[in-house]
Amino acid sequence: MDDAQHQYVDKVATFFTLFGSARAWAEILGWLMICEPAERTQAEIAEDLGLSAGTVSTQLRAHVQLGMVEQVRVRGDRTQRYRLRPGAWYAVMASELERIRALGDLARAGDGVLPRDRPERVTELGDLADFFAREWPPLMERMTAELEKGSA
Amino acid sequence: MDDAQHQYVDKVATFFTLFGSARAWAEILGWLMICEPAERTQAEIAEDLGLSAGTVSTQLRAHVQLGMVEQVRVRGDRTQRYRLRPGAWYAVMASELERIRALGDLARAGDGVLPRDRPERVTELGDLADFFAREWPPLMERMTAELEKGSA
DNA sequence: GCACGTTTTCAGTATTGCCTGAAGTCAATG
DNA sequence: CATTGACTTCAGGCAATACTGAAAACGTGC
Repeated sequence: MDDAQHQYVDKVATFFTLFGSARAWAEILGWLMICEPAERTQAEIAEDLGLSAGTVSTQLRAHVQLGMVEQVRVRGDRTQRYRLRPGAWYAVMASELERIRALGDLARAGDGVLPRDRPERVTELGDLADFFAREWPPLMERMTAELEKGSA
Repeated sequence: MDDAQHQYVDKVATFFTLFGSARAWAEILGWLMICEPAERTQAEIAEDLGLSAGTVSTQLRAHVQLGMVEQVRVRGDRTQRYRLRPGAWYAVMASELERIRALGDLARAGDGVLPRDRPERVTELGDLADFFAREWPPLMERMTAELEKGSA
């Protein structure tokens, strides 16, 4: 890992740390975006970034569960390899629909305590969630179309 | 604050805490959604939620800076009052455009270290940000139209 | 089924960031 | 100009979380 690479990993790490991510999680993400080859073992990542094996194991699993990273098996090699999943960023955006729905549920859970004074404080959130729940699927379709075009 | 209200505040707090918000920040938000009257002083909020004056001051300021909460001056009363801003949720969504742009910048900052192996690991993020930067404004317009309709 | 490297787990440690309480600042009022 | 109350700031305590290191578990290839 040269200086420029190190700097970029740091930039990515700083960015996501601002939104509450763990430093190691973000560093792994940044590194998997630019490392060569794209496929790497846990031991390599630990060595490259100066992290312990335990940390890499834990944070890598988090990435896999989020759908950002996937495992690659190489025949004849017992070592697992990991790489940034193609379309990883798109997948994250697509999964946003679940969070939108959760927000809507949160608003509806407020029905029992709707304030007489300016009840729209609660209903507004529900309306917003409904709006996005409606708009998101077609938006994701346009996004996918864009993706196809770019990779074609 | 009755039991049902307390329960709702807790639900809101739990939700946002999952995404890394400070507990006090989230409790204040939940309470400002349902309290009556909608306008409240710092001292009242502290009393209602069992928080210290310092915490309320700090977290309330965070809400104001994010545009979720606004201050209301009452003539002849030296005490400042705070309330959830009408259209607060919409404003937050509208400001999302800035974060989209920041993501795009992060991707473009990777140009200097573009991997020869699967460079789309970096460019994909940039394309995604560009897509959303394009789609967001018209989406926000549709959202605003919806808002007018609902409040009319 | 054995042996070996890989991966996971977990107890302990370090670090981070929240919250409190008290002291300080400011503004309005008489 | 002094007094009063509201608000802010900040050092310190504390709780939550991330990270490490080592040991246990796993699973692959022989």
